Amino acid sequence: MTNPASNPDVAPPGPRARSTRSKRSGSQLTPEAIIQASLRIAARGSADAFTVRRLGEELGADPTAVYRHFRDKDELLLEVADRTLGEVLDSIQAGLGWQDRIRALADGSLAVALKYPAVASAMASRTTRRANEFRVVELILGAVTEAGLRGAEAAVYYRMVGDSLLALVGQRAAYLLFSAEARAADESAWSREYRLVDPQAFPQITAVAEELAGVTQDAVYRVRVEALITAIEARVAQHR
Amino acid sequence: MTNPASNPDVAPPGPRARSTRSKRSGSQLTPEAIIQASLRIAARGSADAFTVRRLGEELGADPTAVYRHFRDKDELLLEVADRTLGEVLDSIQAGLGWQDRIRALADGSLAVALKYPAVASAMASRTTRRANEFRVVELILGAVTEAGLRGAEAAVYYRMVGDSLLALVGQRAAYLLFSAEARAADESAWSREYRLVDPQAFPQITAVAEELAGVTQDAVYRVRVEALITAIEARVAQHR
DNA sequence: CAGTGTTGTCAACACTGTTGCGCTCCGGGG
DNA sequence: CCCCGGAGCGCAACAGTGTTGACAACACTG
Repeated sequence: MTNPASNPDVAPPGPRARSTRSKRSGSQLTPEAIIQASLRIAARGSADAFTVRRLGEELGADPTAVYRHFRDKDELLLEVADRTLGEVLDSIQAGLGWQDRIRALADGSLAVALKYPAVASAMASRTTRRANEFRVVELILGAVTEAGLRGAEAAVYYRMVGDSLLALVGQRAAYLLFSAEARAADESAWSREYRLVDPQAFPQITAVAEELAGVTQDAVYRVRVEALITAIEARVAQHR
Repeated sequence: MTNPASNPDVAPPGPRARSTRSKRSGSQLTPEAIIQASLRIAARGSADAFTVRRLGEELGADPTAVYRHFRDKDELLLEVADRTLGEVLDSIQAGLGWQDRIRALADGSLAVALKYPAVASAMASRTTRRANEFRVVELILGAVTEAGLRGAEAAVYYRMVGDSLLALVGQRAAYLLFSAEARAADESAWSREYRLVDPQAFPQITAVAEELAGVTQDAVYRVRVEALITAIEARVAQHR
């Protein structure tokens, strides 16, 4: 009744001659394969990259088959995010002082977040509660402890660093996911509209309109990371 | 395209354009009414509160009627977000030092974000490019200038404060939108799973497991806000 | 060999934002 | 005065999203 063959064959995995036959021998779909496919499509960078149906395409299987291995998309997302956390941890070399460990964590997180923007954006307000997250917690706690904080204070400052880094890289990832025109509108805000503002009502903006246009995301990123370190140092110094 | 009424005129709610009356006699749908309805349903707090269809319900009209007044949902969202920014600004009293102005901005932003979580969560990585946002920029720029930063440095530190506050408040709002079970799983991570971790592999976590469970969101919030102020102070001190 | 549980497929459901068609009704030009 | 052009709105529908239940084919176990 409703149009049959509603799929104009965007990318069907070939005629069904193979479909019934390909079920052979155990399961060709494993949690690991699904996670790897998720990472691949998340690395493509487009905003709508990480959908269940696209995941099915990437796997060459029916999209709903994923639900045989993960309760829902959120559980898969957490697992995938934990893998990306692993990538971050692997990029951090040993033997660094606590400040450089935090810097390395931030740099690695940013790099991975820009590599898998769909994942990083979705995780900006989440915790994975999985293996690699514990390693990150251990890393940050070690840093603040080495800096000189103890007990409850170490716990609070760990959260400050962790939450701030998550938010920071999440923002950058979300920005990357914006459509081209949305990003252009954003750029124009900084580079054009601030120069056209009423000097009477907005003297501060007028005074630095030129410099506002010249601010780069990297400069903001660096200042935000250093702010975390400075906050720890200031708290430690206050103890003496 | 660009609405001429969007120029940064400090327009009180009194619409001088009586010409809107000439459209129709009966009680009609006006942009203002739509924005107010959006604020009402956003204040209900549930995650799926702010949908076009619910907005139609709230207005007692067909959902698609909204599209006669706003190009799409995103444009409406930006307008609504600008209203909430207005609420934040109105909550800041005059005559404060620059540190307290930033604290007041943070406190006001948090309060409003928790009042309209759906809006704050959606705006965590956005800019409105509307009237009230310019006022916020002016406020932060005034603070960092009063602190002693000039030119490009003032611009970068404004972005640091603005982006950080947006992210901070957005995280809190997003947490509020989580389902009850998702939040419970999150709580249990901090309060239970950290005590069950392997002491050999995670000595730092084991050492402060108890304190990790006791960290409150408010404590983290305060530390994060103070970190912004400390970062500015440290940069200023470095200048001498 | 029969039975049982796993795993992929398919159709369908409940949502979301959004668009095109048609109706109604007001305001202004003749 | 009338007509008519257009704006505001309702309705149906479309292309998406995540997710579920029924069914079929396979592997493994008794």
